[in-house]
Amino acid sequence: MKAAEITEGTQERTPLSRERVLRCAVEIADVEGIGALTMRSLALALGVKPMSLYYYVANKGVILDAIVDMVFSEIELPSIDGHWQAEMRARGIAMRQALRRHPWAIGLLESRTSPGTATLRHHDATLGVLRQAGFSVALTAHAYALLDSYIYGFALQEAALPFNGPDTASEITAPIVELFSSGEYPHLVEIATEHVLKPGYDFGDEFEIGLNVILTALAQWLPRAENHGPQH
Amino acid sequence: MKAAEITEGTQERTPLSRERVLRCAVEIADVEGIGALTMRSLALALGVKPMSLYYYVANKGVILDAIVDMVFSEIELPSIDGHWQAEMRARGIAMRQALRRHPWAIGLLESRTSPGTATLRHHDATLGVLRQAGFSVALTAHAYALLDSYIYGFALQEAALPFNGPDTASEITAPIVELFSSGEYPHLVEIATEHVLKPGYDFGDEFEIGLNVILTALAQWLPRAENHGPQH
DNA sequence: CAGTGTATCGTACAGTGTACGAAAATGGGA
DNA sequence: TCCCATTTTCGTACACTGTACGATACACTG
Repeated sequence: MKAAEITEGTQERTPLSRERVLRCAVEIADVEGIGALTMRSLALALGVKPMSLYYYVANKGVILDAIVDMVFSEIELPSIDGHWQAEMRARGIAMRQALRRHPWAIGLLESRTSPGTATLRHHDATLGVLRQAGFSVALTAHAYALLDSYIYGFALQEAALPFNGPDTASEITAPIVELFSSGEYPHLVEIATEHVLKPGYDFGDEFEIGLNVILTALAQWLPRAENHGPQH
Repeated sequence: MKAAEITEGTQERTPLSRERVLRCAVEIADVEGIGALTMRSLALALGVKPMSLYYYVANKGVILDAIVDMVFSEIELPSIDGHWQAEMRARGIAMRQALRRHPWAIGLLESRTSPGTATLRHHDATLGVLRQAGFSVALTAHAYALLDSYIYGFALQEAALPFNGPDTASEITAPIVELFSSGEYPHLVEIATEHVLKPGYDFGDEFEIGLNVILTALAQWLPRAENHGPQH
């Protein structure tokens, strides 16, 4: 046994790679938040010294760009062969789930403006489905802006909420209720007490409701033959 | 003339205040980006030393919370007396404009989760208009989630775009076109060349299109008497 | 063995938020 | 006027950030 093997100890040293660096970066951001993702914490998690990372990555910025692109790569591409409404619904749901798994990606979208290949592929496939469905170029642009705005915005709201998933711990609701007891904000109180704070409520359920509204409205833009909505 | 006045020099020393600190913080974020907003840069802009800020502000986090709330305070509250569609349209437009003036606020929405009073007032007024229009509590929640998701998401996309406003400098479009010339992304190329890069195109124009689609769709949720949309 | 790329790291520097306590300015009785 | 208590400002220091620059170790060839 050589000395090198001893100093390395029990920890088998996987040889590090750009892949491994980026994967680990996503994991840290998921578990401890994007704020905890530093070059030093990343290196530590990889069992390596900080400066070693710069062999695989020019700077932290490209890590951020790359992990945003990895989020997009988790979203299954819509198929140009399926029905556009079904494909767009599935895409929306998958996209929201991905952004829920990686909420930090939403904030990065605003600051990092150089999309990666997975992002471009995703956009291209989505546009293709809309064009194939019969939307004109202009209507495709309108529809896409509408759909993506909704999806991003919903994910953003979801990320900003203090509660997640069905039911809510009372240690969360109590201070909210107390804050509202001032008498201002009567409508917020109404919505909260009669809807949001009711047992079983899950804000996430609102997503498909709004998505269906949009998809139904978009169907009205199509020529009658392809339009499945209830229209004149 | 006293010595104090001499040492202070030409620069009249407005006596610093929480107001002034926060206003200056917004201005720095607007002009140089949220990344340039540091306690040191803020102090320098105010003609003061960094630690002086902490007399008015507990930490940087409350500055971030407060400037997000200031953005909401710029949005005129919808009136409960107007027609709900007109009020919601005006609110959406005002909100998008505010987020366009202060793009950094979008990213902060994701990370800072304790809303200020202006934010709460805004939400309350909006919910009030929808309730007054005849939407049930549940439908109000659905409508609100849908509208706000769209508005936030649109602002997010707008902030992420490399170009802003009508027309686009060719030094921006050129690398994009080149990137697409690989032959992948055919639909992106189509949308870009036949729509987005056409002279006079402004992505911001997409906003009211989508907003109208949503408002029209929401009208279908109302009882017939109050429903102004084309419905069975 | 020497030599050549590949991969890892030590050290150092400017910049960040802010804890802690000292200093200055201010204002009001005596 | 002096004194003192409050209010307001600041100096210094510390832990932490990204990363520039150059040295080192490693795995191969020849």
